[in-house]
Amino acid sequence: MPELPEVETMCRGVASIIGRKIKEVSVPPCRFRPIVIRPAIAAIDELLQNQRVSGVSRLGKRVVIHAGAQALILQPKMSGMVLLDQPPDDEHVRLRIDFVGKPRLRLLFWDRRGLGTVELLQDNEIHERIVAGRLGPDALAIPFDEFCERLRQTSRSIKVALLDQKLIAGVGNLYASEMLHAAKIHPAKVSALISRPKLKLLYDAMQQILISAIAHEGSTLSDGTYRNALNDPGSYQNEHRVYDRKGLACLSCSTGMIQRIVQAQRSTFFCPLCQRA
DNA sequence: CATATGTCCTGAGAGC
DNA sequence: TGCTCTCAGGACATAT
Repeated sequence: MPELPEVETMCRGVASIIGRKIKEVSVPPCRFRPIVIRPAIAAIDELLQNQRVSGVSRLGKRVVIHAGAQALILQPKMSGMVLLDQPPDDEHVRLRIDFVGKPRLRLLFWDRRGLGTVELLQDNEIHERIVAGRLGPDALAIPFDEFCERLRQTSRSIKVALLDQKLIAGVGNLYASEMLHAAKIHPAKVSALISRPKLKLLYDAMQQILISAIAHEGSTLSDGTYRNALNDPGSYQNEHRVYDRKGLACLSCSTGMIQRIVQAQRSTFFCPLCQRA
């Protein structure tokens, strides 16, 4: 499940496309229902052909490939990955970008579940179409005061609030559980009622965990979904203290047993001793 | 406006 | 063993 660290790893992993000229953008034959691609692939190919990649950036949980005045926005959602060749299999390759020249270079958008999307915009449309009304400040860039201000705006639980990309961009289900455990905050606590000192612990945990997860190239879960750009697994799953550890002893207090609850149709894991209501 | 719920999709794993 | 069923969750559409 690509969240900020996984998407950041994808961006860094394909940095070698910067400076290269695009030969062709295509959709390989695929037996599954096609993913959402806007505009049609022929138009994307036409607009990007012979353009040189000027940069790759992350926008929340999206990968943005800049070329000319265009921005190709890859949204992995649940099971999408951005790779340099070497996909886990060929049948789930949803988009391919071939580059001019040598060494041979090919970027793939691979997505097993097919919920991911591809969208080509003009650079100057990004704010209006992607950011405005949808994305708050990035989790790794937001100042502490604004973090507090935004989390004080909602009566929802802190876990659910952290997943709202309009409040803070980049945090997803896995890292939300991890950072609440690190900050010793109960996931069902009403966001607006959390004290400033507690929010400081959460803010610091968020920075530390996201940065560490990037250093580990993200979390690769048992389903194998999510790998880095070379199709190697990340290693942050070995650092998880609560996620997917239901019934196991808490690694912090060693007494509590990790519980799983469901909030907004998503699993939350926490230690009832470390994270008291 | 804020919040809650349903939906998309495939494959792994559980359960019978 | 082989089948069916449930579940995984990011982001958006729709409902409350």
